[in-house]
Amino acid sequence: MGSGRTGREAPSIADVARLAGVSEQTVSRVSRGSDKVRPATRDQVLRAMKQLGYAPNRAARALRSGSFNVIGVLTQTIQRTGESHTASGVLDAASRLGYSVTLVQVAHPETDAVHEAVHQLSNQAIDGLIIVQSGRATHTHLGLPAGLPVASSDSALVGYYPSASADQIQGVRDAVGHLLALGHRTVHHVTGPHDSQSAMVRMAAWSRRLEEEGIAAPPPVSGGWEAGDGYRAGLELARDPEVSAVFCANDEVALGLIRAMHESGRRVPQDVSVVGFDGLPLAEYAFPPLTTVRQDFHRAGSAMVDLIVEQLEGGPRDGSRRIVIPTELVERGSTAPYALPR
Amino acid sequence: MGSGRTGREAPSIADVARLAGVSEQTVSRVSRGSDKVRPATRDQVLRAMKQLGYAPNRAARALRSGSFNVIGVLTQTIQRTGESHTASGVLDAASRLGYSVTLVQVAHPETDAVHEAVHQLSNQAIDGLIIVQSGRATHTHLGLPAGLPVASSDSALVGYYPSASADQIQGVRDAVGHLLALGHRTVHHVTGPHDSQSAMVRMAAWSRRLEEEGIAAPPPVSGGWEAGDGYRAGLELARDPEVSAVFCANDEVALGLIRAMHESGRRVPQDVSVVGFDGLPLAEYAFPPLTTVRQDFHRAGSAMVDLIVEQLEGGPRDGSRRIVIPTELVERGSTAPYALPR
DNA sequence: CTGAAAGCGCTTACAG
DNA sequence: CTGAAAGCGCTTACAG
Repeated sequence: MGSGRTGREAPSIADVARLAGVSEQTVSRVSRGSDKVRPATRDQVLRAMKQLGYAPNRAARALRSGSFNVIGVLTQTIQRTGESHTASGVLDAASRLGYSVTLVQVAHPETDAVHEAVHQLSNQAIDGLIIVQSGRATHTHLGLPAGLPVASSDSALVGYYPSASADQIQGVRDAVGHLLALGHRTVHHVTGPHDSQSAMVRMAAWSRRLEEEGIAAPPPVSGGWEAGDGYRAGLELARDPEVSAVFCANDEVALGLIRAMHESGRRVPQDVSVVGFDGLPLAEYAFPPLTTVRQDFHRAGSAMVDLIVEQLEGGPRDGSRRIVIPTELVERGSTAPYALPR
Repeated sequence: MGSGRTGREAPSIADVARLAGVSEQTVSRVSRGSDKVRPATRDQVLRAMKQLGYAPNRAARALRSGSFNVIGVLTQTIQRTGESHTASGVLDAASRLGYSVTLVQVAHPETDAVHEAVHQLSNQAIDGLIIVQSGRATHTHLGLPAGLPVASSDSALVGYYPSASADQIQGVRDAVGHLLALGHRTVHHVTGPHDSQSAMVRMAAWSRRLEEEGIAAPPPVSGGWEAGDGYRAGLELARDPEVSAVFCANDEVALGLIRAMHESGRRVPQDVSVVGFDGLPLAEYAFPPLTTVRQDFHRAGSAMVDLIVEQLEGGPRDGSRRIVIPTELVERGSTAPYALPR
């Protein structure tokens, strides 16, 4: 597989040592930026490095030291907003700390596929693993090597590994509470996919919040994560004149639902109020601008890097270590006070 | 930086050799899946590997063989649709071919930042580099090591390295042609950012297409890549009753512009037809559904992996090697025949 | 088809 | 503060 790079031979630590007139040992010390090296010696070495264009061979370093300075990231599809924004946070934080990031995408992470991907990743090639989304793969499917630092933002894995994720329950409570405060008698819900733990958490929080108010939750409408799912659900809900407020599993669904409402002649927000979840940048420019619960994916990503580093330094490795990131209700034009059906 | 992984010692090739009763050499052969090994011997080795949970140490392999089986990917922000979809294509193709992917994000890739990122990446840590977006960094800023296989999808780099990217010019021609065919007397344009080569290509193709028809291009409106840019441009264009058709630099801009039109009391598509570019999934569920030019980012990503492999096998390394990916005009509800201003 | 020897470029103890 | 020696786990010629 590939014949390697042709062209100039990379200078080695020996070349630098020779040019600087010191031992390889000393070059190594300077290269790691550590320890006590006499300033004059250090300058000499630095100059030699620069002149030769020296850069340490990462393979050799990893082989010897046992640490790669690489963090692995497991996603389901980087194409999805939440995952790409989270990955972006991982990337930024990792690079700030001098880690490289190896990204893996496993579209259908049921069993074997994830297992193999993780196995491949963890072959002494990463110092820690961040699981952004593990799909249907559970804790046991993953079969992670013992001793590998792990951090996760997938709801299904919270409790098994250190985690950093949005306070979804509070977010949902805010969304439903907002609609109730506007005078709506009840709030309908379009769910995410049934095999998503996160979708289930949102659904449960929605019905619980209604029950606290003494309202029996209406039957939820099955959706998904995509606009098309929201559109189909919207066509269905538009037929029921009693529907005045809908909380959607995410923004894409909300946007699809709004279009279905428009097409069905139900005005948003005059006839139907709609709230999304996630806080997509585009949602602000929807028509009408979407009221939603913003979650800070980027921050979750960088927090997971911190969790990995924490473990590398001897910190806790179990699921009790949780970073919960607050969500924010963003009130925009898609919600309005309840008005009697026309 | 990190004390390495604690816990079980990973089995080495020597452990497998001992258990299987063969030489390390033979284990290596089986592990690489290559060469001639007697089936019985292979089975024995495979069984020992499985029993021990052996996986080759990638650092050692890389150090010895000089090839990492890693492809580096340079992006500006993985949060953006085009970049994340392209990265997804890279990831899928790379994993199919047994390569890992190291992703780097350089938000402001003017000069030093990219240079350093690339330098860090290319320290014998990657077998090839894929440049999805290099921002304002030019060919010379990058300072890539000679001999490193490179592939790019950034318009600013096409011609310098082997490239895979959408046929933007044809896409723009189709978009403008579509509006003209609907009877519009002219087509206005909201541009992307001025420092984007790709935005400039789209603008040039738009004005050229109009000129072919003997129409003098109206002054373009400065935009960006985001919905907010389109919104501001839309507010401006809505004031001019002569504006009946707008081609936007991308879908986000088009969506923002449509909202501005709605708010200004100009109906889309009855009063103003709008066309976007890219083919975001969400655009299909906009109100009205957005007519756009779809480009296949995922395919560009996987094509770039092919270009890297091609170079690793001795293929061409210069900018004359180009893979041009066709675009597709998707006609939806945001465009309609020209009607005289009300 | 299989094996014994050398070495990839570093870092890790261990001296001084 | 600096250096000489050993070895991380593989693969690459070279034999047989």
